[in-house]
Amino acid sequence: MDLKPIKTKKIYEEIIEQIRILVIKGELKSGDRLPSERDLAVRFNVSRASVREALSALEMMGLVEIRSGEGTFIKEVNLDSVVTPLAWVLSMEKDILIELLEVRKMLEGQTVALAAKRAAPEDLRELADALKAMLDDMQMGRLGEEADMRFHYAVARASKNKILLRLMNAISDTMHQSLKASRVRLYEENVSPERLYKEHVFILEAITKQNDEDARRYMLEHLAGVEERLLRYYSSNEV
Amino acid sequence: MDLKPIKTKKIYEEIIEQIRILVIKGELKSGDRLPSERDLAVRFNVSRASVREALSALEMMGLVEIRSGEGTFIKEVNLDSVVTPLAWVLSMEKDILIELLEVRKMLEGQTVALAAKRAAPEDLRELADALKAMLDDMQMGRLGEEADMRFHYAVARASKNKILLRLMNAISDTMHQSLKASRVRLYEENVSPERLYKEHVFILEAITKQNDEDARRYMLEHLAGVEERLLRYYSSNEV
DNA sequence: TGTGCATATATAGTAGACAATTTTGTTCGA
DNA sequence: TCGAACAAAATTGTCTACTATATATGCACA
Repeated sequence: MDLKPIKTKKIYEEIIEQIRILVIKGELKSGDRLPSERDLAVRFNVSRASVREALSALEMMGLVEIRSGEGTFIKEVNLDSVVTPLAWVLSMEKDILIELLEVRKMLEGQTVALAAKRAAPEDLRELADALKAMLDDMQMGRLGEEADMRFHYAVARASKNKILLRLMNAISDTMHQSLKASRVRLYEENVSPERLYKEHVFILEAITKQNDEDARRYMLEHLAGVEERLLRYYSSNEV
Repeated sequence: MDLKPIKTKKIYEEIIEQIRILVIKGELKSGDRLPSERDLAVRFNVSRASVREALSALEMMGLVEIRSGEGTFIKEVNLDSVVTPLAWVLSMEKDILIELLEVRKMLEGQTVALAAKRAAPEDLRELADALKAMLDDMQMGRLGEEADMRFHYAVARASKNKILLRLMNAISDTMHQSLKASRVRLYEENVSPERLYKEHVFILEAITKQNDEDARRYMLEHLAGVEERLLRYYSSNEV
């Protein structure tokens, strides 16, 4: 026999489902304000506590924003709502850095190839801006970590694939968090900022020329360098 | 001036953070039972309603399981806890099928190559089992959709990369949901089950021979077929 | 014209009660 | 001794009613 366990649905789960359906059906768009907690409680014929349980869950999932004294608003279903929980959960696991980088190589190598074929002028501009920021950082003696992330983010956006953009963000966000948690400093030691900068320049040039094969190759070379440093760090520190 | 907006942290968020830290520090392992809601309320010096808001959010995120009359238990941080919210959010968007398939091609093509290099005997067995189920379905005149998913899942697992496994699941889960929502029936029409079956056989053979290049090629050919059907469906139905 | 205050409305959080559910203990009969 | 039935305890599920705090807005007043 194939008997499934019976689970009585909790009220807050049903409220969540109903609100979700309203969003899917388009009756609630991002930015819209939900009725007040008391209103909802009356309309659903439940207590305000149940409504609040549903709303706080929805808020943690990034679907609504609760502004005290104002109301509850539908958030734009954007990157963060998916990225945050992923990074959040993954950060609880150890030894995922290597796996993370493997996935990043797989994804980003092909993403940059797509970007080379699809990048619009404004994408190229954003990439150039990020590169400029990287150069500035370099000359100021800063690490340029942020500009680095900005560049890779711009690449993902140039690919014109929203899901790719999300996944890339999830990956790099998680890597970032994970590196921070394990106190690995990939940027500080043994890295020549000039080399890093040059690698990015090559990538941008390839994208500008719409040469997807070159773009892919340079990106993989760049990530291989990151991997090398990561492995060296691990072996030297016996994590 | 660069003044950041002040946001007061809500009580339930702080409770969540504390529980999360306990999990990270290993003081709470999966399967462990949390103190009762009343206990937690006393220990945190907050009301039970606030504790419940935190717990219901944690439950929706898949981090704990609340069993009424029993207590709250730490769930194993597994695939679903990450996959579900992703699929959940993505399912609210339209016209993501094409993008989804593009990402799937990127990921799964390389995943199967990894699988070819890393598959353990039990992975091969699982793949063969899935294939067998597909054959059975075929001969019974069934669609074999489930066996299909099982095969692709097994491929991801054979890659030995947990994150990849997660992402693959998120993607195929979302595709599945999305197909269902738009009532696209990829399987019913214009598909020769025999051809589908053969494509999978080729993939498994390549994996068994540890030929990653062939595995990748066959997988991409298979997915190209899926894409073709999807595009044909779109053009014929003017979705 | 605005500045400041009162007020209405919203969320944030608390306290306490009772119902529903599950586990556990206990009694009693064969 | 075993087992079924019942009782008790513990826990989550839900509700009501209250206070505190935050925000927007309209109005009086200079």
